[in-house]
Amino acid sequence: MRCNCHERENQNCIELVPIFSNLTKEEMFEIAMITSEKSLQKGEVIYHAGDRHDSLYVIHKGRVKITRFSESGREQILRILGPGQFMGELTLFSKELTKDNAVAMENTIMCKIVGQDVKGLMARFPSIALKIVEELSQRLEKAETLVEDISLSSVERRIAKSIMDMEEDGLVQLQMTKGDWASHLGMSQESLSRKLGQLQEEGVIRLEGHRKIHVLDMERLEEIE
Amino acid sequence: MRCNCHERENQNCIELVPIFSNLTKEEMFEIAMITSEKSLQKGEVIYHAGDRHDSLYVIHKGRVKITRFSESGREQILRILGPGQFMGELTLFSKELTKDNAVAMENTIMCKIVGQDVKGLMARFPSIALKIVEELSQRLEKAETLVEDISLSSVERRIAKSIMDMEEDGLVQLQMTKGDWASHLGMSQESLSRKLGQLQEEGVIRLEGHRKIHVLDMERLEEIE
DNA sequence: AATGAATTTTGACCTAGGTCAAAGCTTTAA
DNA sequence: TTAAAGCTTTGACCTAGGTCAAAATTCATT
Repeated sequence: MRCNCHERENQNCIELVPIFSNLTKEEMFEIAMITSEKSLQKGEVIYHAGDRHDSLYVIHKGRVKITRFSESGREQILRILGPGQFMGELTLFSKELTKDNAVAMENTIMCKIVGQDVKGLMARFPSIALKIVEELSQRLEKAETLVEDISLSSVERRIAKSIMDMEEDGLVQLQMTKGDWASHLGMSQESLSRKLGQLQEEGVIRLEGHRKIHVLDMERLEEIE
Repeated sequence: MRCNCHERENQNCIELVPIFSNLTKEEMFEIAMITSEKSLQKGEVIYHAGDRHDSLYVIHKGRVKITRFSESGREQILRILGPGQFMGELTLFSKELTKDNAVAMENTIMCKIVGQDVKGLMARFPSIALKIVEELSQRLEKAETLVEDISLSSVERRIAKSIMDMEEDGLVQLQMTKGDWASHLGMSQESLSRKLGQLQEEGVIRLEGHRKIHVLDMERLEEIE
């Protein structure tokens, strides 16, 4: 066995990631050889707006938020990435500097693949390209739905939709602070807090601690305009 | 020459389109064989939210708007496509029904490629996949910037940015009605009209007819917050 | 179990930008 | 060149949701 521990870990990382899932063990091993692993503490910055970085980062473990800031410092979370998802693909194909900020929301482990290598992989393994197209399509759909929601739906409706989206058996286990949630929904923390309070008053939900929401009346949640 | 006129036209269409630009003449011809051409009158609908369509449409000539609607009927234009750009890629990779509406803004000619064929092409010609990834990345970047703008910038700033974007030698030649422009900027037509009037008052721009804007003071346009 | 830090909630207040409806312009087509 | 059909502008009015700042919870740590 020439394979050392470090390589093994990377290969593990590769195995977990959907974009490589159609490859054989051998091919995965080959990719593992050109990737490097990176660990981040909660709150650590992966990249900033204005940075020039040229790598694709695939999350192995943890969560990362991708954000933009206004002049005045207000934050809009564009998306939240979990295990198996990747970021940084934009700089691979355009000469522009990134406008995004990426920050670890919890302790996180990522695989890093240098841009040029990614293009090579796509050319050699069509299944990788297909997966990337698939992922980008879904992400585009989400981004456009975010535009739609922020532009056309009331604060209350956005909250209701988001709850229905995250709910499992009548319970929402928030994976982030309410501040981050509000930022992702494109509203102020105060508005979110007030509307949640109101929904609780009305018996539609029950709040428990900072990160649990029990859905008591799904019907009414759906009807919110 | 076995090539009939119809085939020629399609091949033309293929030649014009960036995603096929790295192919040889022979390869383009091959693709032309599996595409069909479609003409649309201004205002004609290509697809609706809720439709199940399974084709990629590449625009040869004309312009198409992709929109979403609120319950109350307000429209948000997500993007406007011109020659060389494509739409409909989303349904190729997900089982969900589309949420978008696509409408021709002027008389338009498109090439239509059936979904399954697109996947085959991507597998056989890596350059096509690469181009599609590139296009999707750019589109994603635009969608995310739209989220940022709508969520974090004032109506006035969005207008200023948009003017600077479209301006050429101090002149903006609008390619759409002001109503459509407002819808793309995520604001009401009235707000757009009022702010443009105000900018004209201030000597920053001069409006001419319905579709021309002269930029008189670029500096001040840049400074708008 | 207590302390301190972080996160949320609440109150008071304010304004950007939406809506509706009427009037004014431009463009198109006859 | 005139009418009709779009578009666009303007006025009056209103409210959803933002801000700031203080108080209250909850959570993490000792």
